[in-house]
Amino acid sequence: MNYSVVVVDDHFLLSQAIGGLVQKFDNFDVLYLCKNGKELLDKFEDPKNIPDLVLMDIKMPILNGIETAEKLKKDYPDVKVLALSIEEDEYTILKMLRAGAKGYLMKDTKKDILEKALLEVMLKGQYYTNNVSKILMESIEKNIDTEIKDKELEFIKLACTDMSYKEIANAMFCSYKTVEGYRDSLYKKLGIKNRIGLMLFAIQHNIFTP
Amino acid sequence: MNYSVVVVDDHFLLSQAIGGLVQKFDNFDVLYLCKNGKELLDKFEDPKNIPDLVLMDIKMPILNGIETAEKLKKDYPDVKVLALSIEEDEYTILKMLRAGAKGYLMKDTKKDILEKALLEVMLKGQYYTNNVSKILMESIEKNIDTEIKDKELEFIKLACTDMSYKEIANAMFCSYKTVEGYRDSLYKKLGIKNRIGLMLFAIQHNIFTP
DNA sequence: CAAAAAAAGGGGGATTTCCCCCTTTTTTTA
DNA sequence: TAAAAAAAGGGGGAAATCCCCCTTTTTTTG
Repeated sequence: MNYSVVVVDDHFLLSQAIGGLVQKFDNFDVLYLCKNGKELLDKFEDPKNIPDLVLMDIKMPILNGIETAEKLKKDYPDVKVLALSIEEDEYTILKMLRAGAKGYLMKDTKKDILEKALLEVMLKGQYYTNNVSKILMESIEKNIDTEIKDKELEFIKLACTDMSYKEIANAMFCSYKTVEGYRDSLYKKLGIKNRIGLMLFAIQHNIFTP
Repeated sequence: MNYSVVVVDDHFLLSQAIGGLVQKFDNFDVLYLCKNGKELLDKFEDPKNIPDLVLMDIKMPILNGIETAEKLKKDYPDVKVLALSIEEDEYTILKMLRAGAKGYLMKDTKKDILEKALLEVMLKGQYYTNNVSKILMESIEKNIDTEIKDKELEFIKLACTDMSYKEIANAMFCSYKTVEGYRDSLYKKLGIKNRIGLMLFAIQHNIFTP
C-alpha cells in the first residue's frame, strides 16, 4: 500500500510538476492537488480525502502555509506536513517548523532528494536538510528569548530600505508611533542601537538579502 | 627566449609559491621576488633587473600596489603589471586598473588560469576575468562622474557599521565635521538620501560584504 | 608659478532617529 | 470568563542625522 500525498501550491504549473514527480516514486501516490490551505481543509471534510502527507508551499493566498499547518496539527495530527518553498527567511522557516512541519525543502530540490525527504518523513517522522538543521541549531543557541513577530518582520524588511519611518508607517498602514514601537522593541530584544545594526542583523539572519 | 617575471607580495610564503608555479610554466622565468613596491623600484635601478612582467599584490606595506603601478606606468611603461589580490572592492580594482594594471587576478586563481593570464598579457596586452570585465562594464555604464576618493571609501566601510559619525570621526582621526563632509558629498554624487541608502550602495558595489 | 580644484574643517537649522514612560484596545491564557 | 499579556498608539525630550552654505589649507594642473 502506497503512501498518499497531496500537493498544495498556488502555482498550478508547479504543483502539477511536483505531483507528476511524486506519482512516479515507488511508494507514493498523489491523491489530488490544491491551490491553497482553505481548499485543502474543505477537501478534508470527506475522510477519504485525508492523505498521509501534505507537501505545501508557505506563501499562498487565502490561507497560507503556516496557518494551514497549525490547523492541521490541531485537527489532523496524523497528517505529516512537509514545507516546500523558495528562499524564505530564517524566521519564516522557523515558524513553519513550529507550526508542525516535519521538514522544509527548497523548491529547486533535486527529485531524488524529494523522494528521500518524503520517505524519511513517513518512516522517521522528519527530514531536515543541512541548511535547515543549521538554522534550527542557531535558533536554539541564540534566540531563546527572541521571537520576532510578523509585524516586526515586515518592519525589518522595510527598514532595510531607504524609506523613513514615516514612509514605512504609510506602507504598513499604521501610525508613525506604532512603527517606532516595533523599532524600539526590536532594538531592545536584539541588543542593537541603530538602524544600521538592525540591517546587519537582518542580513545575517536572511531576513533581508541584498 | 622566455619572458621574465617578478612577483611582489608581502606574504613571502605566497610569493614563493606563486614564483614556483610561474617558474614551471613553459614561457616564463622568475627573475626574483619582492616584499613591496619600494623594494621593486630599488631593484629597477639596475636595468638587468627590469622584467617583462610584474605580478603584484595590492595591499602591501611601505609602497602599495596602486602607487607602485603608477610609478611603473610613468618610468617603465614597457613593464606589464598584473594585479594579484584577494577580495578587493570594486573601486580598488578599478583604481588598480586605472593605475595601469593589465588585469586583475584573485589569489585563489587556478594555475592554468594564471598561465593563460600571463600569456595573454604578454601577447595581447591585457587579461580580464569575467568578474573584472563586468565591473569595468558597469563602471563605464554608471559611474562616469562618480569617482570615490580613498577617504570616502574608508568612510563608507565604517558607515556600514553601527558606529555613530562621531565614533567614525574618531576612528578616522579627523573631525566630526569632516566626516559629515564625506557623507554629504557621497549622498550628493550617489543620489542617495540616508545611511541605509549608502549601505545598500556599498553592498551592491562590493565595498562592504556582509 | 599662478589659477583651479580638492580636501579639511566649521556654523547652524530642519528633520529624523532614539529612548524613555504612558494609555487604550485587543488577544491569550489560565 | 476574568486576569494577564501583547499590540497599537502616543508625548516629549535628547541625540544623531541631514542639508545647506562658508572659510582655510593643500594639491593639482595648465
